[in-house]
Amino acid sequence: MTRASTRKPGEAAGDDQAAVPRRLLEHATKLFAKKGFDRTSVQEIVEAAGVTKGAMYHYFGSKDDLLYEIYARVLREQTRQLESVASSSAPLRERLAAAASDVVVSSIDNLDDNTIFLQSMHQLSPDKQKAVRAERRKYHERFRGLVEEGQASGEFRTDKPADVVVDFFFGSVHHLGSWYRRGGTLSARQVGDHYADLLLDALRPPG
Amino acid sequence: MTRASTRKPGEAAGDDQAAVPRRLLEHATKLFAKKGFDRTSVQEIVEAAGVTKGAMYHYFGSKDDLLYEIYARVLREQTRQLESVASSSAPLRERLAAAASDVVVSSIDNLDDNTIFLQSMHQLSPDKQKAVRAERRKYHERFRGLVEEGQASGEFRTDKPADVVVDFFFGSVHHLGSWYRRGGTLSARQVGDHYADLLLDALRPPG
DNA sequence: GTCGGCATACCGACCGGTCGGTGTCCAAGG
DNA sequence: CCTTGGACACCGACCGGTCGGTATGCCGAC
Repeated sequence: MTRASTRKPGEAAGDDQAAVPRRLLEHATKLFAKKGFDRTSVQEIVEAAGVTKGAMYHYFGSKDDLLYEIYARVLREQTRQLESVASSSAPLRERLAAAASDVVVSSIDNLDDNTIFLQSMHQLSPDKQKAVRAERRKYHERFRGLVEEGQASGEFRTDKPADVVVDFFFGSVHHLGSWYRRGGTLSARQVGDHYADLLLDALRPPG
Repeated sequence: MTRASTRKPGEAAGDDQAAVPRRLLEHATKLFAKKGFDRTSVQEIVEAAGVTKGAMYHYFGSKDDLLYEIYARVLREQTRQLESVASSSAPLRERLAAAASDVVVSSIDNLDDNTIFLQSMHQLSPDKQKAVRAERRKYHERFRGLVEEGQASGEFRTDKPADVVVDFFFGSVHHLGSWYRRGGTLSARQVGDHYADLLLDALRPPG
């Protein structure tokens, strides 16, 4: 009985004592990414997290909720990051390059969330799906703003619609999970810089 | 409730005489794209196709088989198309641009297959998944060959690994389904040409 | 008469979600 | 100090329903 009774759900040192909701989200993320949302039963998730179904339904309203929370967390973090980079005082090209490279790095750091986003988004309930899409859209619009800024100033080509360029780029980003492997020759940052270079160079005014 | 005639069950007008396997694949494709593989029951598929489960399991070994056939058909077609464009006698830049634009157009023409590919690939049985991946890989390698050809001749920049560029581009292509809408302002060919331009310009040697 | 081409009825497995119960902690009352 | 009560965190057996797959029967063609 040396178990110190950390009553409050706060972060303790041991991973065993991590808050139950956190553990659930963590293992759910891994399982969803590996097997897909529908193929992962609630039973599997709670077993992986070392709790029971009762615990899970105590903290989450449904299996959908679990998925939604995973999305919401990632979106919040990426939006925060973009906002901080985009509104700095650096020159535009640097801001865009940083934003592009950063989103690649963060996508690689959380490849699981990325995979889930791709494969399981449409399995959310329609209203939650709508909420996610709205948030995602805001993110894209912020990014597009940078491109448009460069088009207005003459730094970037104007013969390609900004939204096409943005969708072009984020398609690549979302698909990192289907080819990037951690043991490979390229670090996350290297890939990020490559991608940023490709984007910036594709935006050069035609010569 | 005995069906008097061996004929159609009400509607299914037009291609009523289309072969049963074809009808099954056709409707399965639509349903898989709309609701996802796991969320689509065999019952729904056979009802949409106007047949019964007995018929389906007469022609296909499993639900997985249906999905696999859909993949195989698309892959065969895309590979054939790429091969024909890539091996023509046109200048390299034109061949790459045509290949890039064509794959965009064909992806848009068959947005359903594209969506399925993205969302349901990992739900195939491991061996079938392996077969699909191998075929896909051959396709990418052929495309990469074009990029490497241009790098060797000095037409393209050499500071970006060819496989990174190829993954960059196909990420964008695979994600067309998540934003392209048919009623929009851009035709499939216009998007294809935009994408091809972006790729070619990103490949220009720096300077 | 038997064989391909289906239809129909049905099975066993499994899954998301529920619900009555249990242990623990804390605050208040005695 | 001890008791009490009840809020909170969690347990786990259970249920209604669905799904992929199968067993078997029917029917027209050869």
